[in-house]
Amino acid sequence: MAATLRDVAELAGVSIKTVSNVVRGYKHVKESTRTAVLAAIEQTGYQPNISARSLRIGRSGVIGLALPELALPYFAELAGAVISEAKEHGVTVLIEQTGAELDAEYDVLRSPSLQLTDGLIFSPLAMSQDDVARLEVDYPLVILGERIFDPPCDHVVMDNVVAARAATEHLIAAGCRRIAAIGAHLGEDQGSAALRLRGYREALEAAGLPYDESLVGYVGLWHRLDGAQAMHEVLARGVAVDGVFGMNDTLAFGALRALQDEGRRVPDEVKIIGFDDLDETRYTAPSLSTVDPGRLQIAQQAVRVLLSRIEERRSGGAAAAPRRYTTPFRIVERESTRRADAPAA
Amino acid sequence: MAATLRDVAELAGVSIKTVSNVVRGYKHVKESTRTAVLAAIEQTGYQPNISARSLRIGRSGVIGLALPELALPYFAELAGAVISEAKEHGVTVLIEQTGAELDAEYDVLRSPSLQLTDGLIFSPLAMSQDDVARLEVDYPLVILGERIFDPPCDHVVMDNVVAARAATEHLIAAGCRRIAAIGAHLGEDQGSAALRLRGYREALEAAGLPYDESLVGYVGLWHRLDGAQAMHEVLARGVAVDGVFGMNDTLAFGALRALQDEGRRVPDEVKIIGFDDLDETRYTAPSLSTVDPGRLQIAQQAVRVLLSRIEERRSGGAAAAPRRYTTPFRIVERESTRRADAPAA
DNA sequence: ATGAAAGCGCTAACAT
DNA sequence: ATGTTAGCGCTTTCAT
Repeated sequence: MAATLRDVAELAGVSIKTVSNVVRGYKHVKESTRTAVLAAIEQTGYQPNISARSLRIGRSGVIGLALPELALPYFAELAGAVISEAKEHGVTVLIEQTGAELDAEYDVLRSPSLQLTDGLIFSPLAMSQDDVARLEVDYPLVILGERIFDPPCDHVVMDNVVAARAATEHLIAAGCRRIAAIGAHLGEDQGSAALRLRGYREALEAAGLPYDESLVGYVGLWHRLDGAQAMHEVLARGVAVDGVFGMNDTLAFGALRALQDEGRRVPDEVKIIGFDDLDETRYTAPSLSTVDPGRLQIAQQAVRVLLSRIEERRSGGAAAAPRRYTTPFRIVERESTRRADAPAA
Repeated sequence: MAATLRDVAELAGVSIKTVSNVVRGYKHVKESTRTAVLAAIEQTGYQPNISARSLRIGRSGVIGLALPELALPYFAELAGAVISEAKEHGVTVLIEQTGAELDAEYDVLRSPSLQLTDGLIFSPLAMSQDDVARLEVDYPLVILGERIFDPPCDHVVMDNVVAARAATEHLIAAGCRRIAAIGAHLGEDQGSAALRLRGYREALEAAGLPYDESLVGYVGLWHRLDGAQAMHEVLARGVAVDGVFGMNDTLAFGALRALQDEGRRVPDEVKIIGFDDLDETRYTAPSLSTVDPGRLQIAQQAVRVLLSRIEERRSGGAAAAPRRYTTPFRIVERESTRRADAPAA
């Protein structure tokens, strides 16, 4: 079986305390002792038992990440960034998928598997402001996204309203006047869909353009198929459309496909912008303009905030008040919103 | 602080053993006792300490999953499937990214974070047959993919040669005679690229078509951009091309884009098939024919095999010999290989 | 600079 | 059916 401190100690002819000191890089160890211990560690192939250490010190070096679904590219890229950032700090990541189900989101907050986790980064999709009380947990928790506004925990967000407004203004600046919004959720007044719709409306208003319900495409989920269907629905209404704001890239890909299927030339007749800056946006035909939501920064910020909370708790300091961190976004212009008179890429 | 067995026991007026029995669903507990204990658990908010349990029983209920990168859609979807399957079995998943770096792949096999893991599912991308000895580890290990052929551990694979051959035969059946292969790795004779190239050659040979080096597009990685560049290179050679076998969907997306950029009509002038059945294949224009590699089945099989190895080890049974599990694939025909005379989708 | 020993919370063998 | 108790491997006082 795996070697323990005791095995190493015996082999090196010292006490387990000394081995422990060497393993943990304690300074005051005689050089000769250290060498002997290191040799014994090498020889036995000793690796510390994380469960035992974790039981003893109350931390495991593992953080949880709860998100809707890894098959959604946005979350896959986010998870990759979280894992990379965690690794920088010597921490590993345990992933839970909630499938965007409300019950699963409740469950994940009390999941027994989180017991061996030092804290959680949580990206809710079904929970809303009403559920804010559920976020009062007794472990460090960082939530992502703007579904909940004053959570009793740290919060890393990108400003959806401002970003959606900027995306819509980008279309307006490109000459669009009849801009469809694809991806709205019926009856929702919180969450990304509602916020991005609000940003869209603000941009229209600021430009003196009317808000026209017949230009809004409602969907269930933000999958490609939903984008395609919603786009077809809007076009079927027979209204004029010369621009499309897709509330995420995946919806926009579907909408782009629908436009092309119906013979609309993009960007000549209709311009379209998405949201997320998925890798894929670079490779569609035409390539998709989008909003870069600063995924990397969100991931880095979330990990750092979580780890500092964990450290704060370890050192027994008084808990600082929950903070909200807003990360920057960026409009990325690609072919799908290029003006006819603009130079090619 | 968090409640322990002792707290619950005290409150319920029983011993910790009884509480433990209730928690673990032991049958022989008096109904009234069980009720009292459950009430005490409810009241204290008791949750078992996984580290302690894990230390005691030697298992944590966590498995590791090591893969190149979550940002690659294939691996994101695979990881999602592994997590879902693991959850079915009450197990959680800790993910490590290797970035397809050889050193990182070596490291992951000895990573300290695996210490709290009961076993590992590993999808190597840089390791080769030469590294087979490194897979002799003292914990349950299941490897995925065909980079290594007779590993000293269980192995879940899809038959790349046969699948690539089937994909190429699909193009041939659709009338293609000048079929480019996009995604070869120079000098590689193991790994997916080499295997898929072999399947491609076998199909040509079986159909009596010549193998023409000028139709092979070499790449560094299997990203979209690589597919586009390789396709441009092949076209630049001025050779006739009426079919393209993309060694994965991502390459095929890039190649598709390149073909369209150069004014080739797909599928009328050139047909193209990819490999992986990413969700995205349904939404490109034209939609992409591909090979469904049975990701879900790979994930399920891998988790089940790993868990049964863990169970085998727990029960102290003699270890059965490592097995190879081959999962089935399926050709998915979409628009990109449709014959002119075939009915539309 | 190093050793002895307590105990983190749990499970399981043994006892009743 | 339930209680007692010995560790699992580690970190950490407290000695020396």
